[in-house]
Amino acid sequence: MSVTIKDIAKAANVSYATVSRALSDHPDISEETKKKIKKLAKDMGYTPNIIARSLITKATKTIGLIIPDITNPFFPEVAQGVESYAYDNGYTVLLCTTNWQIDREKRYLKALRSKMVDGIIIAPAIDDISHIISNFNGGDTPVVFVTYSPDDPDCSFVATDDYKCGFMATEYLLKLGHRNIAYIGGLENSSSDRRRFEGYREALKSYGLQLRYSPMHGQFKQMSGYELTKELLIYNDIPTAILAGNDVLALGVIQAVEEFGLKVPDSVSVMGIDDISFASFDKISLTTVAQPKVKIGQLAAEIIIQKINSPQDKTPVKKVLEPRLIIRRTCRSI
Amino acid sequence: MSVTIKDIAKAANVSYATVSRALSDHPDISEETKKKIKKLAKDMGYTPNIIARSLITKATKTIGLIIPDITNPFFPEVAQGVESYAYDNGYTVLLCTTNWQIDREKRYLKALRSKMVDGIIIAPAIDDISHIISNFNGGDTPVVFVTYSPDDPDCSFVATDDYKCGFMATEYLLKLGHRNIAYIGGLENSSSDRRRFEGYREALKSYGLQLRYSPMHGQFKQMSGYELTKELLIYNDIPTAILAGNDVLALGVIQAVEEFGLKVPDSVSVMGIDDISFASFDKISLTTVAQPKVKIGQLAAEIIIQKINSPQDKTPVKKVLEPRLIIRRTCRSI
DNA sequence: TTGAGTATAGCAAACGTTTTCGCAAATGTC
DNA sequence: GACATTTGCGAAAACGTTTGCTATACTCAA
Repeated sequence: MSVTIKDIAKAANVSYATVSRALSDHPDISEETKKKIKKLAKDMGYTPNIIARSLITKATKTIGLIIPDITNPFFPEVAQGVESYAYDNGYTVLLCTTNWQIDREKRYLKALRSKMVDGIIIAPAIDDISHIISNFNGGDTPVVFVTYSPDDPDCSFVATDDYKCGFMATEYLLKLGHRNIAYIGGLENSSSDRRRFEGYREALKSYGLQLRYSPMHGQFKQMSGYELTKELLIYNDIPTAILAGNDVLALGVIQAVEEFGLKVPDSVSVMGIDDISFASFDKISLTTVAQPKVKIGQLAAEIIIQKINSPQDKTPVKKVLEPRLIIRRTCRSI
Repeated sequence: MSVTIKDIAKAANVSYATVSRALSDHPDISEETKKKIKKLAKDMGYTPNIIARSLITKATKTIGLIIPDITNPFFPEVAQGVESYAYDNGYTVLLCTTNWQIDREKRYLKALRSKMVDGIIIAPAIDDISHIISNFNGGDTPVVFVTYSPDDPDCSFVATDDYKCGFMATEYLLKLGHRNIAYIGGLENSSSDRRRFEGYREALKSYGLQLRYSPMHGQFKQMSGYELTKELLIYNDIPTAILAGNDVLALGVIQAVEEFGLKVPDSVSVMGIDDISFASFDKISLTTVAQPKVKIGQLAAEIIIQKINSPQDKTPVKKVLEPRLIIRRTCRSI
């Protein structure tokens, strides 16, 4: 039984239209009345019912954020970016994690539509995003992709250049003198993994090298990096360097390599991609390619809010951010 | 211009009450009509407007989650716990991070009330929670605290026993033979930090020891642990062991200790509290006291949903979870 | 045939706002 | 002092649902 505008109206002996206007500082209302009503509202402990407001204004002031895995330290940082920008602009964010499952993604998409979020920021679980497009091509709700650059030219997104990430990392390894470089990937149908792998392959090619190790895929989890590496090391042809699809994987790779009795970087160099915060921890000192994680989130939030504010402008905005090589101590020259 | 119940009613040539009932499988509607209407709804791409529904049912099927810092790997895990439980029960969660700032906490609390969330799970930024209580003592919206056990006997919460965390950790160190044990804390007015510190002090006392090092406080950040430790090491009286208020701090502590030229654990043992996922990484192998993080989130979600479902039952439910000592390799006996 | 009972479906109010339109009183203009 | 303009406010519709009550048309027993 919370206090509504009508209660205030009754108490102030005015119509509830007046209360509504007074509270939103409408110029039609006299200063005196405004003051009176505002005081009353405060005293009575009034909180506007945004649900009711949304019904008529068709704006919920909330944006949906769909990410695969909040447990991978990469995502909290982008979440942080969107949340803080959203907060500063009066929006709140609905957190949805898909656990890389497309059916969860679909269900959340539906739920967000039902909940009338004003916009959606999504890091898609897999490469195929047709279900997202189709869910929103009616298109009153703006969508921006993060960590993913869709082929569809009409989609807005902000992502770092994954191809370049893979390329840069591999190139660095090549420059260090490595020729036997393996790639340990995450989810096979993840687009960023695919592009990183592409970059890796092209870098090899640019040095006249063929793929020597068949690409390995699992999940974007430390455990997966660990297991895939174990598997990799079974064979005699041990690489001098391993590029992991991301930092979390790289941690697993290191663990497996050292458990195998090899030293990092002495015997095998290991590189990650992402630059999660623990990569810089001295005991780890993971050489990696950094993505501007918080910035990705911030930009995405900025774009989505701008899109919300000018719904007529349907032109997609695309931001591709530059990765940055971070040299630490898990790679050595040979 | 999305399709509404009225559109379907028009198309089906029935009243919109019928449509509403058909879609919610009300027994009053014939199977035939239901089938027809459901098909129509699907074909027309109908998505219920939950906003409108909420206005009348007074349930938004969303719960607010307020945490201090999504960037500290501790919190994503509890977030994960609540989110997945919520998802399974048809709820979605509104993510609010306060960055340990009480004014953000207040503003979010207000926003959540406005947005009519059905319940709130909150890890308070600081010890004083009067603003939370006062905001919700009207009390139709259930609140459960996590990571925090309020003094107020009417509050529901789920938390691990922070006092015991501190005690256990310190006791372990004492058993290893350490007598000069320093404590590096986080936020000074954080209740969990305070209780952990209490546990630490009591453990010392149980061994007949006084506080030897004045308690140090900063933030719950790696950098803070690093800086405080640097400061601690300035003095001649270097401890043989350092207990950090949490794992993230501990990482900073280790960094500072080693940078100072001391070995962990050879010269100084370091302990954390929380057992964040990276603590188990081989290169770190942080000895710590584990909290069941995901479980905390899950339980909190379970409790809040149960409370939402039986609003008449106001009895607080309190879960205090047991910490678990995790012995790894940053502590040695002396 | 009548009356009660049951299966379906419609009417209209309600949820708490915002907003369009209109109207009366106050003020300004000559 | 007559008219136009401004100021301040109220009436009521609208947003998209759900739901209590009512209404119709059957069925079936007496």
